[in-house]
Amino acid sequence: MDYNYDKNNKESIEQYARKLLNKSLNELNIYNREYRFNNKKSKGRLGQTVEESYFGYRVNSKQEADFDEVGVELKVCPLKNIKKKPNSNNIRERLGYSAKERVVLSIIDYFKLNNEVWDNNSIMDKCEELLLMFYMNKKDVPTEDLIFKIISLWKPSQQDLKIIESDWNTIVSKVKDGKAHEISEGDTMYLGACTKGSTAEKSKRLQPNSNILAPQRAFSYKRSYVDYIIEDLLRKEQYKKFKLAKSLSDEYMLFDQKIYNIFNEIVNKSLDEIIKVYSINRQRKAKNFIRLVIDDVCKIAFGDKLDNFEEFKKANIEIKTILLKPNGIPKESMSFEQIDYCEIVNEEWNTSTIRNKFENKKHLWIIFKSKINFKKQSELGLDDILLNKVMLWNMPIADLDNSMYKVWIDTTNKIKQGDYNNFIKISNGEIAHIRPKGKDANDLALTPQGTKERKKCFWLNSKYIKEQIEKEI
DNA sequence: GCATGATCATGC
DNA sequence: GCATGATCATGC
Repeated sequence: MDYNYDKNNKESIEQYARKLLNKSLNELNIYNREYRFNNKKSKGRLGQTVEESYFGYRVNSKQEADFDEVGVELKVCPLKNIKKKPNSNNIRERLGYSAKERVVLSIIDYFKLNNEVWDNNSIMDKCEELLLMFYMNKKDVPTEDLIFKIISLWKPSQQDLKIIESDWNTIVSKVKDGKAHEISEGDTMYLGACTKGSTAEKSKRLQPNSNILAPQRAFSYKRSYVDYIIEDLLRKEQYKKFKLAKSLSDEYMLFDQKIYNIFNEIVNKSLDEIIKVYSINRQRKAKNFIRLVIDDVCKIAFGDKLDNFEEFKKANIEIKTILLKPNGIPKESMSFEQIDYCEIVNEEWNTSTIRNKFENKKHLWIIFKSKINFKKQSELGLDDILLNKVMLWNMPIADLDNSMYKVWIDTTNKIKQGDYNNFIKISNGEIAHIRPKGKDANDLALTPQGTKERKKCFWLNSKYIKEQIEKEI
C-alpha cells in the first residue's frame, strides 16, 4: 500500500484517512508495514503509528501543522462507550459514544503567548482545522486492533470561534498579569489550558511576568466540547449517508428527456465519430470499452456519470450498453451481479434479491449495432459500430413472475442440494440462464454447504433482449 | 453459429 | 482487493 494521498489537497487527505473507517490498522495491514523512520517507540503509539506508518511522515512537535501545506493538524483521539440512550435526540448518546479525553492541541509557551494577540495567535494558526480520527478505546486490546469510528476534517464554527477567542483571552490575561501559576481549566468554556507533564511539580517552568514557577500547560478542547464535536461529526456523517446527488432534471426539462436529447444527437453516428465529437481519449483495451466511452460522453454532456445523478439513484436506473449484430440480435447475453449462494437459499421469491432487482429497477439501454458480421468485437473498426437506439426498459411483471421465477426456484433448489453444475442454460428456453462470472475458473465463492464453488450470476438471454428491444416502438 | 465456460481492464 | 460490466475462446 502506498501513502496514496495528495498532501496539497485537504479532501484527498481526508478521503485517504477515511479508508480506516470502521477498520483497525491491522485490517489494512498498516501495522506490519515497515516503519518508515527508526524512531524509538514512545507513548501515544496509535497516533504515532498513524502519522508514520499510515501517512508516512515523521512525528514532530514542530510549530507548523502536520499537513502544513493545507494547514490541517492531525489528531487521533479515543472514544469510550457510555450507556446507550436509544430515545435521545443526540446521535452520540444513542450510539453510546463519548470522548475519553480532551483533545490536546499544543503546549503553551508562556513567553511567546505573552506577546501574542488573537488575530495572529499561533494556536489557531496551527490548529484551526483538524483532521480528527476517533477510535473506540478498548482495554487490553492492542493499539493495532483498535477500530476507527469517526474520521473527518473539522473546524470550529464562527460562533464557537467567538467563545474560543474569549477563552484564549482569559488564559492570555492571566499570563500577562503574571498569574500563569493560577490558570485553571475551569476558567474557560471550550478552549482549556490543561496541565501537561508527568507531574505538575516536575513540569514547572518560568513565566514572563512573575518569578513564580507555573505548571506546564497545553491548549486543549475540553472533554465536554469534544463531545459536542463528536455529535456534530456524527450528524454530518448521517447527512452524507442520505445526501442526494445532484439532480439532472432542471426547470425546463425532465432528466429522461435530457438524456434522449443528448443521445438523439449522436444516434446513427459511429463510435469513431462519437469519440471525435466529444474529444474522448480512451484506449480500446477493456472489455467494457463501449460502456466506458458512454460514461465519458455523459461526463462531458451532463457533468458526471449518469448513475451519480439523483434521479438514477431514486428511480434505481442501471445503465447497460448492448451491441447488436447486423441481424438485430445482441452479440452477448447480459450479465448481472454474482449470486450470493449463502444468501439466496434463505430468500423467498417475493422478497428475493433478484425479484427486487427486476421489479424495482429500470435499465437505460444504450444500443449499438454493427454494420458487419463479426466473431469478436475487437475485429470491428470503431466506424463499424453505430449508435442505434436509447431506451428505458423494465422487465414486464409477467416475465418476472413466470420465466424468471422458474430460473430462480430451480437455481435455489439446486444450490440447496449442493448441485452447482446443472443450472438452467440458455437452451432451456427461459428468459434467463445461469453462467460463470469471475476473475477466472479459480475465483470461488462460499456455499451454504461450506464448500467453495465458482462464482456465477444471472444472465438475460440475448434472444429475450432482442424481443424486448423490438417490442418498443 | 450458437451455447457455455473463461477471462480482463477498470473503478470504487 | 474485488465486484462490475462486459467480451473472448472454444467445442460441438
